[in-house]
Amino acid sequence: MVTINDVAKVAGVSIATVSRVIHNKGKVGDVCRARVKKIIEELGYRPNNNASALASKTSNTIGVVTPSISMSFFGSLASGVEKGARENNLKLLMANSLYETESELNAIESLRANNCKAIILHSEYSDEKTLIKLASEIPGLVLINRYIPEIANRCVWLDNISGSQVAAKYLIDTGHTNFAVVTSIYQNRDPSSRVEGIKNTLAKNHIKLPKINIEEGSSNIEGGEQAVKALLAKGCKFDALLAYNDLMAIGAIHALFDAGLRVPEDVSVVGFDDLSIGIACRPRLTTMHYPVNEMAFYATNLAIKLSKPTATPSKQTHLFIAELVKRDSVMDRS
Amino acid sequence: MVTINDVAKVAGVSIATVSRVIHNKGKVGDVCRARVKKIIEELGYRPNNNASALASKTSNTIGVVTPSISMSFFGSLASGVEKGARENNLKLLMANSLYETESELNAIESLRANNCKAIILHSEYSDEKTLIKLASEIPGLVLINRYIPEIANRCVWLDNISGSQVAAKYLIDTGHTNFAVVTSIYQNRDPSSRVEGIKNTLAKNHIKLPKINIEEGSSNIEGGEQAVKALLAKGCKFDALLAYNDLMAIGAIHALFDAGLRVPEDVSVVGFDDLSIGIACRPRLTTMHYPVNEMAFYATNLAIKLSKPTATPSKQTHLFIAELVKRDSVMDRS
DNA sequence: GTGAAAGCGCTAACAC
DNA sequence: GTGTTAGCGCTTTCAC
Repeated sequence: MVTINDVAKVAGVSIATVSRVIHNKGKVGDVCRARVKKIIEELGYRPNNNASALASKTSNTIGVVTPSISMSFFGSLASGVEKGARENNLKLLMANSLYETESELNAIESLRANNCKAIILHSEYSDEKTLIKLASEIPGLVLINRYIPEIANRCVWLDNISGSQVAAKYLIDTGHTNFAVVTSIYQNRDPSSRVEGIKNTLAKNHIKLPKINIEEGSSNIEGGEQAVKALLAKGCKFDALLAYNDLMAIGAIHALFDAGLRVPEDVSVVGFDDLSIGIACRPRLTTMHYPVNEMAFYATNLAIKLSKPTATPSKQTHLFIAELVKRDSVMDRS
Repeated sequence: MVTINDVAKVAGVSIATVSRVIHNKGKVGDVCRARVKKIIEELGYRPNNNASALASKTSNTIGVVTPSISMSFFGSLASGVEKGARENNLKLLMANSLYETESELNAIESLRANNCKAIILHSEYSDEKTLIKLASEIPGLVLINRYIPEIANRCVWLDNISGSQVAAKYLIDTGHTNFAVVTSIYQNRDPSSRVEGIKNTLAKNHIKLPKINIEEGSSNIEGGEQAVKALLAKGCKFDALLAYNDLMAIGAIHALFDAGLRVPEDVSVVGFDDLSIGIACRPRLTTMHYPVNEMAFYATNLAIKLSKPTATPSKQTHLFIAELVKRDSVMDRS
């Protein structure tokens, strides 16, 4: 392995000078700089990140922890972070939290041990107190898809309420009158916000949403399928169905067709998230676009900014808005 | 930041002893070990990975480079590597290669700079010579989804030919007689192997595959859609369609329905890869399961094994087989 | 503009 | 069993 010493020796300069040309800072003579550069090239020298992290007490690494990288949503998230990392010349360290409090904490610890300059965290299970403490210890920590008032400026999140309001309003405007909702069995954060947005929009428009027309299930395809089956079994009649997310929406569409109902002719369906899966199903899914990729990219730049000692504390939070993506699962009945 | 020195001081022992208890190796007295452990806990000490990587000349990090982490296939791949990393107590460094030779090389270099113990590489664009050289320099390098004879034991790959043979045979056995194929416009590696498997299986069964019944397109949904449109525009008649991958198969199904043909009643469709998207479409896609996740996990353990100085060179390669997943896009016409 | 030197926190001989 | 010590490759004052 060729080190900075080797370069210095061959170039006939000190390692300090080599370090200066590598980082383009400090004063170095033009000829000297050129020679050192040439020798770095010739020798194929690559700085040792570990050594530089140790010496400078900050690594060129950014960490991201998500529940499970294999899921489409988190893939987009990681991709956004990766882009931000790449543009800032940082390496990306990744850890899965596996939907568990303990492994989530482990994941964070493992990133801290590496002196990550910034950490993007999609935390579902840690409590607010833990996260607030973490934030106070890690300047470059940013939460994505979660809002905690005490650390508002570290939160990059989505307005779920307005998102589901837009979805509901769209169905109202297209002449739907009988609504049903399939939502997640875990009525915390996202699911409850989305249901809330639906409820208040329908109420404002004097449309009833009988409790019996709301069904819960796990937030995946099977969950959506079962929820709609349950709805149908109860004899619910509806021409519009709002799903907690795209996965449930897809499951819902399956169940509807299996029951002999057509989408969108008999029932219109709207999802949420805008996963790529939405253009695979027939009809193509009308949904709310969750700009997770952009948010992750934004969060990364924010985290890098915050990690710098010059960062000024701010009370500003970072809220994104979901946008309606019209495709083929909604029929205009007006 | 609390260091190993702080722990040693408080515990009244030397840093060597602390290091020993951290790594559970070397001889340490029971009482001493217990006390040190307690103090580590109390002080909230976390070893600095960069320092240990520097001192030991090997980091507890494994790297993975894929074209784009946001794609489902690579998400599964990364997930398999992550699992292997976690089980071996390693951190996962990730880099996107963005489908370009240069950035692929950059990604690899950036991982090397971090002294990654092992690297899992999904390389599409680097030439064999480059990869062979890389392999000689990095003991823990393993290629996934690529086979290079000279470094066979570093390759974890899939038998595309047998996979597509199984798919073709299945369609023959279910009474199909008129075949069409939509494949990738880039007829290298995977695409050409898959087409080859189809061709020789059909030939062996005395079934003609007119050249006109093979259409190329980009290997995504749109590509599949356009390819089938082209097929139909040419007046091709077929009751069985083999797609290069699931994405193209989904696009094909869209195009078929849009042209008034039903899947599977009029045309049976078989994909390849078994992406999660396959259960989103209607009909659910019959496809060949590509065990990327398992392969990535396997590759990770292999890479870790190879990275150890005790590793013995081997000529064995690591070939996986695709399995047929029967769902609803094929109709038995026999 | 350039160099010398003191660490960064840890590992791994080696000594006792 | 436990401690001492010499680095690992780099950054960063400080001196010249």
